[in-house]
Amino acid sequence: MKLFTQKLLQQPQVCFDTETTSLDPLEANLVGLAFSWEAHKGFYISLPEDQEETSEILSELKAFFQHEGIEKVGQNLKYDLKVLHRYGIEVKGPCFDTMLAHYLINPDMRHNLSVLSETYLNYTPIAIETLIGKGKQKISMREVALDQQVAYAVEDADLCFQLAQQFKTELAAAGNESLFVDMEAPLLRVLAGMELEGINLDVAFLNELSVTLDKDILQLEKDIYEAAGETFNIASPKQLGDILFGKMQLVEKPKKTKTGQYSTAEDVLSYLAKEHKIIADVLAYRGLAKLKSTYVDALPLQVSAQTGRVHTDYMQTVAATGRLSSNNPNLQNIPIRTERGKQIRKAFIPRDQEHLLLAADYSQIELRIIAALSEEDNMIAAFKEGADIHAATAAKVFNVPLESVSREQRSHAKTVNFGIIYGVSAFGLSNQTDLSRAESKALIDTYYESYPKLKAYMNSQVNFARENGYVETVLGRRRYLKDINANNAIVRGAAERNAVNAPIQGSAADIIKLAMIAVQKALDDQKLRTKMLLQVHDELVFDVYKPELEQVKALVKSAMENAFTLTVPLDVELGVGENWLEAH
DNA sequence: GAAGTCACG
DNA sequence: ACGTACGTGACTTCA
Repeated sequence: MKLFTQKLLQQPQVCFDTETTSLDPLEANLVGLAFSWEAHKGFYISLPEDQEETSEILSELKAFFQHEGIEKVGQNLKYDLKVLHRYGIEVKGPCFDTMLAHYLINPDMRHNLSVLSETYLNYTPIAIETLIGKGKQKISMREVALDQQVAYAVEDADLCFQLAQQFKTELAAAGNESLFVDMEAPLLRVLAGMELEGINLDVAFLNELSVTLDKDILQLEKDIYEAAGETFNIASPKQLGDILFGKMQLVEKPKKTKTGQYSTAEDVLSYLAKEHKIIADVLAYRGLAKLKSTYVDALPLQVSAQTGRVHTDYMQTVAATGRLSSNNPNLQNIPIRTERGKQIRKAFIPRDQEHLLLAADYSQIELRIIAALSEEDNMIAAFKEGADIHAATAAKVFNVPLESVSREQRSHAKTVNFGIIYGVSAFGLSNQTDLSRAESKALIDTYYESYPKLKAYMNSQVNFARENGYVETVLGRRRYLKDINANNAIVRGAAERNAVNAPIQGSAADIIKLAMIAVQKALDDQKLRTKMLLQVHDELVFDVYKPELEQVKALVKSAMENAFTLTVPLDVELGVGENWLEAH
């Protein structure tokens, strides 16, 4: 063991891979460790079931894992870091994660090791199912014969090591080394820390909510069955459509889905809700049922038995634009828009009486980015003055003084401002507002006349994509758009909207990622007890140790606003409270 | 496992 | 004349 560690310490770069008993890092026990630092070669250390013995063996490897000078190569290193953390090992030194590297090389592809091996090494690795089976028959890696463990684990480490060499070349070719080294790789550690920390959930409060929701759901159910003249499954779109549009014939020409069913989607039903009480009831039922099943009843089941807290898993290689995603549970789509939904936010609370939740939101970051990138002076000026951007837009497009902009005008301007980022059409806008197609078209035309450089910028992005096959963010994160020159106008249109949207959404993602790294560094440097817990695209949430509140507020605001310099200032709004709703 | 729906930014 | 706003994840139904 000593000799092996000595050997490891002589390498500039080592790939390692953990074999464990669970995909959940908080539950996973180590079964073995594979290493490779030379193509086609590797080693496997089998670890005993006795956790104390395993810890002793690991302590012999600490010098390697904690060595700042040795690059650690791996596939999805966030997982391995989290597992090793539970054994008291903090992995140090640069991380080269092949999954992350490939995400930068081509974000729209998949990034699992078998796909990567097949694509880049022309080799299909042993599938894990051949060892542990799948579904009900699945066994633990611990029960797999040692020779099979070795073959599988060493192969993975070897392939990963080989892929790393290729990906370094590819990253350099695209000019994405810094994006990897200075952003995605450091972020992996930040995310691991946030996930291990988890957030406190008021389960008793959610259980009370569940009871009151249930009462209201049952009442709505009763009313719906009465109006329908029969009982049926309201949650079945098929049955619901047959009742509303087949049996009751509430409209003459019901909209259908692509499979020929009656559509019962929200935007279809909400048109009819005023005329038919049953439809209003169905919408209310759906809303409450969604809250109950997806959040109120599901979240308490996600509280870890190990920590008593909720630990999401941030996916760093899923969203094609560079955003994170969150799952098991998804903490990036907790309700906030409706009154009933807001109640759920109250269940996210500080870790104890000595802490408060702090929420820090970028204000209008995507609009600021499009203003800066397009160099649209009218919009830039509005942001520099700290104006209400939607009101300022309304004043321009409706040609009225700022102070006489009506609520309705502001609301329409807001819809267009958001729509622009997505590449809205007159049809889309008229669907989102009470405006007709013609009114929508006029509004969009006036919008571009008011902000002429915006339109020029959007065209330039499409042209760039046509010529280069990709678009990029402020930090050079690429998204390839293979359909940008397609003959099919629908397919091409979608690619053109992506050409505009991806750099905007992706640049916002770049900026908050830089901010997260800066904030974490500041928290570490200043040796604070405050923890960063959540990221929701343009928002960060913290468990703040009360005595640190003023220091942390200043630090977070400054780190976020200065994460990246645009020709438009970035603005961060802070909120503090006894729960996530209050912190908004 | 696909389809439909709906929660968020 | 065409179809129609970007990016996600989770739940339920149903074949």
